[in-house]
Amino acid sequence: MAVSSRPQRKARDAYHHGNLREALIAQAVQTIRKHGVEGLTLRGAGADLRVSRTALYRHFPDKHALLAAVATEGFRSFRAALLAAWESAGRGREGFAAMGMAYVRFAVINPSHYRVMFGGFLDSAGTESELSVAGAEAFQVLLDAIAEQQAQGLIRAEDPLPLAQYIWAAVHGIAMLVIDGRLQGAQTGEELARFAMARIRTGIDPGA
Amino acid sequence: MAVSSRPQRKARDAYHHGNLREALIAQAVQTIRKHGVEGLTLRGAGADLRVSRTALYRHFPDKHALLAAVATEGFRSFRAALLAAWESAGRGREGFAAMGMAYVRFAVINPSHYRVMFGGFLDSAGTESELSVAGAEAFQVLLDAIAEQQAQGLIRAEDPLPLAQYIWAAVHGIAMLVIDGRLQGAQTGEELARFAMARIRTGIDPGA
DNA sequence: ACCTGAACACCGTTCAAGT
DNA sequence: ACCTGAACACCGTTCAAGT
Repeated sequence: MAVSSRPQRKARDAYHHGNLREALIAQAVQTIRKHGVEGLTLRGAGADLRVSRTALYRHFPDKHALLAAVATEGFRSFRAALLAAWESAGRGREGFAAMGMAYVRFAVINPSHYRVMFGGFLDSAGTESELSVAGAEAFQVLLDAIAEQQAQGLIRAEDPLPLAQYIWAAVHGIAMLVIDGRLQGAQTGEELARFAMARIRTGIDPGA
Repeated sequence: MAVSSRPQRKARDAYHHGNLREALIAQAVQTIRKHGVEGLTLRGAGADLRVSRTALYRHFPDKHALLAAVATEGFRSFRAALLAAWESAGRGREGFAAMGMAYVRFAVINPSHYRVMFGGFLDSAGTESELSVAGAEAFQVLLDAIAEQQAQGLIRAEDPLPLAQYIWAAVHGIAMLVIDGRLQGAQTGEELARFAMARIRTGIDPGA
């Protein structure tokens, strides 16, 4: 009985030692995916990980910190998805459109996670925090893509920051409206993103 | 003492009779403005209105319904603000840009209220609900403005729905990013909205 | 009809105590 | 160091009872 109650050697130590923080984040991501942010409770997370209700206070000061870690993790895979779309579509005009569509696709595939990243649950104030850095690095992918196109004469030469902010806002807005189910027309979110990127392209061409 | 404890004639009846629903919504709007959505509790709202904790269940099935009523009220004044900007700026190209800026201004002035309207707290599923109607009516202002400009040859003739959705998403995205404090550059939200409307204009001109 | 008080089933968080 | 159990101060919601 003593043996059968231990599924793996040192399972107990494995749970409680070192990787509880990571296990907590992974568990939270899964719970949020299945039941939304409001479905995440510290007590439930502790129970899922066979750990005391208060164990996670050793790794996070409070629930907000856990959510911030979840959002940070989200921004990192988000950045990877944007970069992959940009590169695998050959950069340039096509890659840029692909990146816009990948943006919306990420949000549609991970709606709850995306909401944690952008839903205003976090302070997002501490400019030094890991979260802010991860968010800025995702934004940087867009900024770099614009600068590269400007260098190639594909986008008119001007301050890339407001350009990037405008485009970010457009795809972010599409993502949010789609997630909220507020786009009633026939189009999917990705189709609308394609449409938007085409219109944006017309508005930022060098000749325009 | 009996008299001094009654600030107004029939104050008690006034509180509890007929207008409790409206008083509850107004109180919730104020609380949300001051302390955010998470600061709104039914118990606190009841206490503020000198009413029992459970009194409001006579007027709303649950807390979600109260928030939906708050959002509905928000969409109505939102619609009025958009329409006022469109009309007082002389419609056409100028009015359209003014409407975009008014959109972001509303969100900046009423961030918490705006978040309730778009934050995903509500189901927004029931297409028949008052909330959906109020939201659709606000969207309709944008749709009408586009159609009017198309009739005047100011916007290329094509299906106005994706056009409206794209523009809605752009200003919505700006509003959300500004509210979340995620736009670090020098520009204010309204300035970015002006920039965006100019770029959007270039992309939807008949000649483009 | 509308309102009330007590109670239920949850939360996040703290804290003294264990190993 | 890391974890635990009990306790505290909150929630939303229900329900029998009052007028």
